Amino acid sequence: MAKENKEDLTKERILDSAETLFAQKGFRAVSVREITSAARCNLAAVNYHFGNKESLYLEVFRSRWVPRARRVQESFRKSLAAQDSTSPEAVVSALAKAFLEGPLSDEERLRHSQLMTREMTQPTKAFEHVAEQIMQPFFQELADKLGSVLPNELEEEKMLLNIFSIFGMVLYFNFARVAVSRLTGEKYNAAFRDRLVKQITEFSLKGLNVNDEEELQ
Amino acid sequence: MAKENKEDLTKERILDSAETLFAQKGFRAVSVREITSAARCNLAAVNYHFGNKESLYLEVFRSRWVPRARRVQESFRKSLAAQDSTSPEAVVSALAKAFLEGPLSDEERLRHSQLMTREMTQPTKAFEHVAEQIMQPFFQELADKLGSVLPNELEEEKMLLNIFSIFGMVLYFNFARVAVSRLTGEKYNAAFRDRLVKQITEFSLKGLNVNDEEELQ
DNA sequence: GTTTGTATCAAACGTTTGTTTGAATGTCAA
DNA sequence: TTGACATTCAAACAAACGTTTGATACAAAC
Repeated sequence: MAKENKEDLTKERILDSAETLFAQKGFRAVSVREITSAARCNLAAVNYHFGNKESLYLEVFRSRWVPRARRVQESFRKSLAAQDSTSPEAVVSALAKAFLEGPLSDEERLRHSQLMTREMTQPTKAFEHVAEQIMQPFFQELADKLGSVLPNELEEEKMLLNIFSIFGMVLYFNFARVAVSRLTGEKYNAAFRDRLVKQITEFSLKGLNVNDEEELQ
Repeated sequence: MAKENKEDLTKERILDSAETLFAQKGFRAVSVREITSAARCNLAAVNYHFGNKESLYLEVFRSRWVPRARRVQESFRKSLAAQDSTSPEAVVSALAKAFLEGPLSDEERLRHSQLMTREMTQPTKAFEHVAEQIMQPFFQELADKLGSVLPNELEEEKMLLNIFSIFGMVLYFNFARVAVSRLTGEKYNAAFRDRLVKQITEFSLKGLNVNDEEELQ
């Protein structure tokens, strides 16, 4: 091996360009030539390093998407630990901030939610990996944390649906940036992003509040 | 012209298969051969009737997606008119029902929101059409209706963000069916769909409730 | 019967696609 | 220096792609 240690430059550059292009256009709409051209390497490099195009796509999720998702989760936990972690406000606010103002750059956040949205609309082999490794455990963690701080006891399914509602909003405000900007007339910048975090937090908090609840069911 | 009146069978069949396939896989991932094969017609029919593949995609939005969106909106208005239309409950409940239990079949609803999600993540020429003709006016209508029934006065931007929050949830629960079913362990059937309508309605209503609101800003 | 216009068809067009090949280059141990 | 291995490269491969073509069928108009 030439350079086993440190980062293998070509392989890493391919993964970088591949992730960006797959997120922007989707798997089928991106050609191997486009990827290798952006990564400034030879066409055959993809097949040499990853076998084929599909394996490259899966590797993007394994070595890029999943670690990034972990970073976001870690940021959520830290943000929560820093606050008074016994209130629903703290949990929801930490969640919104982790996903809209967390450790990722705006570009990274866009790519991240674009890839996730793609997998949710038409799951590939990558979805199983993502669901098991990231989503399932994180939603469980959220349910536990919220369950321990919410005043009323909630059945598990209801708690999960609440989390989905919040998460749907978070995802939506990330992947539908263009549409939201277009329809509000506001440019997507730091100020508007802050506005969105506030919106998600306030809306979700009220949505979670089960004070005035006495369902008939 | 052979059969000007009635429906032009081949052309309509192409539009049908095209919409289904574009919704499922996206523009680039669907070949013209796949479409014409599903429509049981000759390969050249797409170019004869629509000029090229891209024009066919746009025509799917003009002649299929937009009319269907109008039907959903009409269903919302009727459902609202049938209820006591002076309460926020009525508006939100009518909205959720129109988009999850409205005039569309489950398949139609899935295709519809899949196509919309695609245009929101990576807008094509179709997006301008959709935004101007459908989204912009409908969001305005929602803002007006909600504005007239909500107890407190809301600034326009805040109202729009609230609507986006609700709409994000609606879209999410439609396009992320697979993920939601997988993570809740529930099959997506009529009963679960009812559960989702209830969830969206309750969550949104609380989210909208501005009773206990006294922001500092 | 002839003409005209619409629609469908099999076949072929030139590109682009993902993948393979074999030579060339560089690196390190023997 | 030699041999073995990892990596890069230009070139080529067959298959799939969107699109075009010219022939054919069929109806209505003259």
